[in-house]
Amino acid sequence: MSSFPMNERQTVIVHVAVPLPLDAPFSYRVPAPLAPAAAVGRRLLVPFGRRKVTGYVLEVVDDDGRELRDVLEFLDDGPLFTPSELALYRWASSYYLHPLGEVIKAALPAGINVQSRRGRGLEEDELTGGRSVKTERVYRAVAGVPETAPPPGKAWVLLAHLTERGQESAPELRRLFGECSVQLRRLRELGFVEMAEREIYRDPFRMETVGHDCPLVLNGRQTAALVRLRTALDAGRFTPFLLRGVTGSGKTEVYLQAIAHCLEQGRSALVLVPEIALTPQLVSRFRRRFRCGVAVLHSGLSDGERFDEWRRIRRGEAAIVIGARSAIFAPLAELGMIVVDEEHEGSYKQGEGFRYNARDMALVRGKMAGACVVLGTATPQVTTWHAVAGGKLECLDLPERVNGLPLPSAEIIDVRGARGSILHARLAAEVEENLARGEQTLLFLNRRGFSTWLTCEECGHVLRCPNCQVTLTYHQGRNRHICHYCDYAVPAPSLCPGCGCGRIIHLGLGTEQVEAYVREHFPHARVDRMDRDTTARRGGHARILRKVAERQTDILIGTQMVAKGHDFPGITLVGILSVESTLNIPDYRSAERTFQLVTQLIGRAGRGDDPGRVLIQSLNPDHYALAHAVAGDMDGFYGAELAFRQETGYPPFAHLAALCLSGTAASAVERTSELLAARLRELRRDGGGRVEILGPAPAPLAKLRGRFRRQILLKAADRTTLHRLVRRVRESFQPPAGVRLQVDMDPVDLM
DNA sequence: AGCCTTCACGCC
DNA sequence: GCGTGAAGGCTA
Repeated sequence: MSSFPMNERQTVIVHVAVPLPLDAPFSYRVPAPLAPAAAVGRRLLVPFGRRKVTGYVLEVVDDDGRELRDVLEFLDDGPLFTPSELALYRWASSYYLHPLGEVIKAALPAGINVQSRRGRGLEEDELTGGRSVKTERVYRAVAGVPETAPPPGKAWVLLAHLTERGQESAPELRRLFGECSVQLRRLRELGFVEMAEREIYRDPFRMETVGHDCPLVLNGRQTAALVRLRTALDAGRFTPFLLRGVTGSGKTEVYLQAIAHCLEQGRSALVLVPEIALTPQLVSRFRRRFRCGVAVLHSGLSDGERFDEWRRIRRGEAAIVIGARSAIFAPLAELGMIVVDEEHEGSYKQGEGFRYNARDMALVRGKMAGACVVLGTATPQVTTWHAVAGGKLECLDLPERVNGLPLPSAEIIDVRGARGSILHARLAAEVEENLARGEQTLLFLNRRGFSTWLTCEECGHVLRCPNCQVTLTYHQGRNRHICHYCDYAVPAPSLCPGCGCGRIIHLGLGTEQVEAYVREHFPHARVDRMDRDTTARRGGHARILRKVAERQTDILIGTQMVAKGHDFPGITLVGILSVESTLNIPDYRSAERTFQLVTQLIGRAGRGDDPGRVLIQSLNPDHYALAHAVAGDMDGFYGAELAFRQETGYPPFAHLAALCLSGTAASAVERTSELLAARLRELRRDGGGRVEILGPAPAPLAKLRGRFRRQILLKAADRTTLHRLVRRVRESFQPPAGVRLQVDMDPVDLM
């Protein structure tokens, strides 16, 4: 820290993080005229080799006369982050082993960063041309009558409107009168109207919020949870909770009332949701409940909208932020409470670039801010449950549904030996019966499209993505074969592309095919489908949900999407068509995921006083994840799963890290992974200790989105050892040009 | 020779 | 990440 306030003539030195894959900060001299602007959190422009790059001030220190290059310019009006936010960035950078500059860049709203422009001779405007304040044009009628008469026609209508209203914005005029810039320009030239620029916020939620939502009366368990949260908030210390509540147990109301208490204390609140695009109801409920500003941050916003929401938060105009994972960096001051809703969701993890987990960071940020952190879910992660058992988290239970209904009955249908039928006779009969009673059915399959792959019965040719090497999924609606990783698509062939014969067959069931099957077998039913293909357009979710709510849909077919967050109040029968597609994903958490999915789907059933039924078609009817989910036996499942994890050495009994290599040249990635593995073994030998090195596997390289990838998985009993090894390898191993090394700490996705 | 691609290096 | 400059290879 330097001495403030400083003499204006004095120069200072700033330590700067640049958003590049470099670990060390760089120092620059701030020339005297710029010195007053030097402060932690400021964005600036510095010379970097032959380039100019943006950087972030980490520290301001006294000039010690070292030979340094000069800062070129400070950007923005003031700092973009506070020292306490910097502390969070530093923690993330060191924990996730990712360069600080890139962490800061990821934490700040997209669009404010101006990346380097090549070479010399660049214009000043170019550099400051990043996303900034948005303005709109406002037209105003000029008082007093100019000498000429106003032009007739559209211009006259515009002038009359402006005279009546006093002033109007350009977009509004365009909305009312159509394209009218020519006329406006003419009116300005003639002196009838004048124009001004006005600073505006882009409003990401156009939906008007009507009415006011009042706190609901809580049941006994909700009250107990709320009382506990209030006590913790009053204590003003970091306190982490698991709020475990079955679907429909009223978790949201507990959040709302706890947050109300937090706001009364003058503190702010952050609510993380797995995918905000899917939860507009939640946002509107918050907006109706709280009159203070509610800001929204998620990837669906344009850069400009996001920047505006970020500025509102920074200026203290919004005390509540609802957002997806990146909102963990929302610039809220005086943070009192962080809610992580559906904490078990995998989407809290960022899987590319700066690989962080917002659910984990919520605990860290909460600790730094002295806030309460509430992890809410019906089906906690196994690791979360283990933390509860170890006394690290306090568990608040909401075991009852608000409506008092018992949970639906669930049953497994053994489909072994009944290959080929999409709906087992048993399930088909139940659907028929449910239709006859005028009740609604949900059929779940975790795979969109018509069929997963196309093959030739003559030559065995299979259609694959040239970028990703995965099979192309056939989409009947578009009559194309599409890659689900990179969206590569080819028109559906009628003859085998390998041998030209006509004997091509579709294998692997998808929701489109289920829909076709259901329409054929239940011709009188009103059928709808909800997956990424039918909800791609804006408002797609709402349309399907409304039809279900208004009982215009008898049978809804859906993917993952239907299990997450949405309420389907009328569904009395749920059919899970092939639980194997989740159970057999090559990931050590597949059993956990299956248990969570089935439990969540069971929670979706029931209407009025009918608790509903759930039928699960399975080839593994005795699997423990299914058995415990069907029995509603949480403790049984967690017990079994923890035993399995302990036996196999997976979290929470071991820590994992993956070193991910990627590049466009297969041979370079291959060679680098061998070198990296050798270096790892070397490091482990001299003092690394008990870290298990898995890989590189002698398998073909995985190829995704045109990049070849390989990862080396590391397992260790304690995190410190693992961290030390990864840190050392990253310091001493420079991947060759064209290959990128990224670290993925702890919650690892196996490929 | 001239020109192009490949690769190790360093950036305050 | 990206610009640099040295090294090797191909055409004339």
